[in-house]
Amino acid sequence: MSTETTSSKGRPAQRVTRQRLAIRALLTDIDGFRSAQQLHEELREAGDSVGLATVYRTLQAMAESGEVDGIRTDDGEMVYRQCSQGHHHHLVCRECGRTVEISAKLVEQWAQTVATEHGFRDAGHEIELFGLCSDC
Amino acid sequence: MSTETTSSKGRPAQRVTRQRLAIRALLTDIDGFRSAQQLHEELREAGDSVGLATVYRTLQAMAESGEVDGIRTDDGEMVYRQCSQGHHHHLVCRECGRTVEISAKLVEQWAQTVATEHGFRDAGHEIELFGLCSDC
DNA sequence: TTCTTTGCAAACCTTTTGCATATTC
DNA sequence: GAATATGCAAAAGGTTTGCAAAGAA
Repeated sequence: MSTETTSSKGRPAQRVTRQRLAIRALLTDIDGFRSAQQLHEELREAGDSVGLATVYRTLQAMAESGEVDGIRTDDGEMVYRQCSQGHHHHLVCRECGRTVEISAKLVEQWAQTVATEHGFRDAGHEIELFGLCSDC
Repeated sequence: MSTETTSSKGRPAQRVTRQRLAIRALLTDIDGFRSAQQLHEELREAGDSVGLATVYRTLQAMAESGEVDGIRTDDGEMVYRQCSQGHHHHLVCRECGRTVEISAKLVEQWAQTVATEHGFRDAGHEIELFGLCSDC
């Protein structure tokens, strides 16, 4: 047996670095979605500068591990935010960007069923709702 | 009164060119979604070459006028297809890209309801299902 | 000491734009 | 002939990658 700290998923262990802590802390503080570039900028302003490439790599890793939630905006930019955890979707205001987190058991099941009916396995889905919120 | 051919929407009239006809014809022939780059390549192979920039510009115009349907893939690329019309969603194989068109009255309603419940109006949504198809 | 992470700059890719030329109306 | 469309090449963005140096375990 070994003494190494390897995740059960076989991925290499992630090391705790100033940069990762800074990114995680920032994401915890803020509410909405942020792009890698925005985070990079906000970190710089906060005097806790992190290389842009590192921000990208970290965000990717965090998204893969499920620690953050990444979606792609209309103009093709990836934006992330810390997810409360668990699987959920968003209702986003087209105007002001306000987002409401929604759970959707109904739709989850529907997605599974549809996929299975068509012979697809290992089904996943992407669902985002848009609209104009009451303030806009 | 004037004799000009201006659309009722006030946009400048679109001229009929070989390039536009070629793109439209190609989109009519094929089934799935294609990126601007793919179309550009397929046109070139068919000996009906069209400049890449023109493909981009044309697809944009067609999408705006509602003649084609454009969605953004997971990796941020825009893909288009002639829309059969009507609203629908897709079940896409993660491996081979095979797509099945699905209708989803259930989910449509759900989306409306959820949006309304949260005070959002003018609701729309984006729903894509993924999985591994039976061949993969 | 070993293996991972960082930073920087260069590379990538898709998409957009400027401008002279060609085309449609 | 006037206005729009095309092509090309260059510019823009956002994102990724190679590599040497720094840092965690």
